[in-house]
Amino acid sequence: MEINNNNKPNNLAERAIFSRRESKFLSELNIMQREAVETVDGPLLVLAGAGTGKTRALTARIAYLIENKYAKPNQILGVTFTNKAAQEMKLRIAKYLGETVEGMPWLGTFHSIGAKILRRHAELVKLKPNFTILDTDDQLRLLKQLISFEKIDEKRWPARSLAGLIDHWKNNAWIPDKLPPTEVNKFDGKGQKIYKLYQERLRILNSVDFGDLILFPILLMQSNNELLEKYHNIFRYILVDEYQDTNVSQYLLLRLFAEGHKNICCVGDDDQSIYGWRGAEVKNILSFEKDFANSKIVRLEQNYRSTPHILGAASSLISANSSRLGKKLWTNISEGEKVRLINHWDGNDEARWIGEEIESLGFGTRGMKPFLYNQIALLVRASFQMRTFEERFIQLGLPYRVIGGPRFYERKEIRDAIAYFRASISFDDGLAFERILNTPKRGFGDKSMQILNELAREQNIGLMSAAKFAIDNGKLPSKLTIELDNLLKNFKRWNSDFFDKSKKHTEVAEMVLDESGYTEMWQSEKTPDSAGRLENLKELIKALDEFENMQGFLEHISLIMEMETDKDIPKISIMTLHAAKGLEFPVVFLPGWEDGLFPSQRSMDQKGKIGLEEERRLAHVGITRAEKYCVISFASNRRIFNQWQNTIPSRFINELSEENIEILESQNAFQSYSDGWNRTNEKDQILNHNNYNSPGWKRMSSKIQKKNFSLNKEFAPFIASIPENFNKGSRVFHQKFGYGIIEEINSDNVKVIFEKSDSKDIKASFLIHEDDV
DNA sequence: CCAAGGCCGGTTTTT
DNA sequence: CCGGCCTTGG
Repeated sequence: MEINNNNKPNNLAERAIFSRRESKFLSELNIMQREAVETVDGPLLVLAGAGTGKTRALTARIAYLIENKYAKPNQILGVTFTNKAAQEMKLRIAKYLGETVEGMPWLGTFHSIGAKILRRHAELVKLKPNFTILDTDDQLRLLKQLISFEKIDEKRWPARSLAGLIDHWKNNAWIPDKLPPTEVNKFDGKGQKIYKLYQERLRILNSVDFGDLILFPILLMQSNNELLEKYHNIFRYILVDEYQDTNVSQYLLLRLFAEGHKNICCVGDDDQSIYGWRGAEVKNILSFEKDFANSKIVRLEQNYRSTPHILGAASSLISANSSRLGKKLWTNISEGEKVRLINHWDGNDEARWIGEEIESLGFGTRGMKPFLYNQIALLVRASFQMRTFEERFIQLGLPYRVIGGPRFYERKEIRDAIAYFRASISFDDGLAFERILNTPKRGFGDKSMQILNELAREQNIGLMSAAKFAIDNGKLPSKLTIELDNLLKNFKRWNSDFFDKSKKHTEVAEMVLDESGYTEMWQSEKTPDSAGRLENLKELIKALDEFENMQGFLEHISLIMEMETDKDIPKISIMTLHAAKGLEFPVVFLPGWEDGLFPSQRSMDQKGKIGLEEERRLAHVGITRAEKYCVISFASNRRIFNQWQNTIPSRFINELSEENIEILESQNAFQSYSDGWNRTNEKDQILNHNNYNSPGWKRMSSKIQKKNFSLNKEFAPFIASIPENFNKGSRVFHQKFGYGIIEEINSDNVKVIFEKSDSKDIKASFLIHEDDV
């Protein structure tokens, strides 16, 4: 087989190095992956289907570039969409190159790289280098102010939709003065005006929003040739992950950078483009060849992840889409399970069934070895679907975690604390100041807040400066003036403490929370969750400890909203299909395949066929997450807006190729259409259902009982004996308690000392030998 | 100024 | 069923 060798170094010494390294990571690659790695110069598009080793190729490419001295680590621009992806890539590169790789400063998300560039040249766009990055909450607060200043009815023109609009404009790299005519008059005819005001206000607050992190670097590079050349010199090689998700702005920025060495390598999969709604342009990947002259395309089509049945089902589904570049995924993984399809009576039954199925999978069922809970994922279309499952799993005692759920940094107490830190670090950060001005209660209500905000606007200054002004000019009642003066003095002190190198930032942070009365506020509150909030604050300080200083930490959290939580116990992952992209699991459940829910009615209404195709890609992403076992389910009834609705199966179900599907026997009650359920009034339905009196439920519950019985029988022989490889000292695994060492064995009971818990007497059947895990 | 209670409206996906 | 927003009463 011929491989593109054009770019291999030629002198002997380098070739010697090359051949040595080659064995290290190139040998793990297939022909096409190698081509993606070794086609070093010029624009390259790698079309990589799901599970085809995209990340492997990408990281090998970076390692290859460094190893063969095409570029130093700091001359490679590597862009990903999530911090997780960036993190993983760094780890893998380090593994390829040995432990000695120094960090790659330009490997990160679009937004973090944008922020880095912008901090270096903030003055050029009239910002200070320590600008704050607003989160959605702050942004909304600011927009609300503007909307009310403009006397716009917020009921009809909500801040949220304005935020969406501005986001949309920034995704397209439209600055206020260059809005297309069609956009100018959106939002009650005042779109452009408010956009301008908003940017003006951001500048005064020394803040940027997410969109600015891409937009400003573009403006910088477009308006300053010298600067652009400087970056051309730095970025000798550019790599982009998930290219199908880039929006116009991101594309423009990449293009500006790529004009230098023209070494841009984009990796993506048009079939996994699922972010059209937030500005991603599939067009970018579809027109790569046109956009970058003399480009080359490499296709990765060998799938290493899924069984042929899973792959077959996914391929048949996605083939219903018309706008595709087209790929044929194949695998040489041998036959596995077919994709299962099951219908349920309603959402609760679906959750009940999946709960049971997961329990069975934990022991080994359907001829498969037992799975650990962290090998199992539940992927839903919309987050409201999660709750039913959570409730069910709690009842069953199944450990789970919600990915992308309520996030640590979004909790009230954490955001409050951070607002204190932000206002301490930057006196321009009026939004942070506004947030905590009356938290804890200091007697500032709507009235005084309004006075301050008006002052800020009149004088074109930030809220803290406005506060100072109000004190000096007696704009507030004396009581508030004293209070405010006190607070400002505190902030001054905290500020110098944070910048005092002899003081530890974590201690200053604790001091800020204590002296401001914030900790006390929670201590004196007796609601059940106030203790938890104090715990969270401690966690926050702990997280803070991992950073050099407060600025570093604030930068981190504005870009990363996630935090590592305990992962000692394997947990079922519950997440949206969107959040699942890039991940893989041995077992995947895909519930809720009903028309209107999935595909989502809203997507179809808004964007018609385009929307439907994106939904289909989402389904394709879902199925292709699965390695060994994939279950698709749909319910005949679902409660939406607290109303029971008859639902029809998702049109995607009929697009699955039959030979890859096995239909599981369900306890469904389609018959119910004729047994009086259909046209009874809503109340009766709910009543019936809650009381579990319906014929459908009775029928079902008897089946469940039978099923439980037979399950236990199946387990009987399993329970009776102790596996051969269980000995004193063996390391074993338990789904709930994690790993432990066997201390004693008596008949079928085993005493285990768990690493993360005490010792326990446990039936051997609940344990798995570590070798079998 | 604040806390509590009632009412309405909205629920896709997020760096 | 939840949260945001408004009204009401202290």
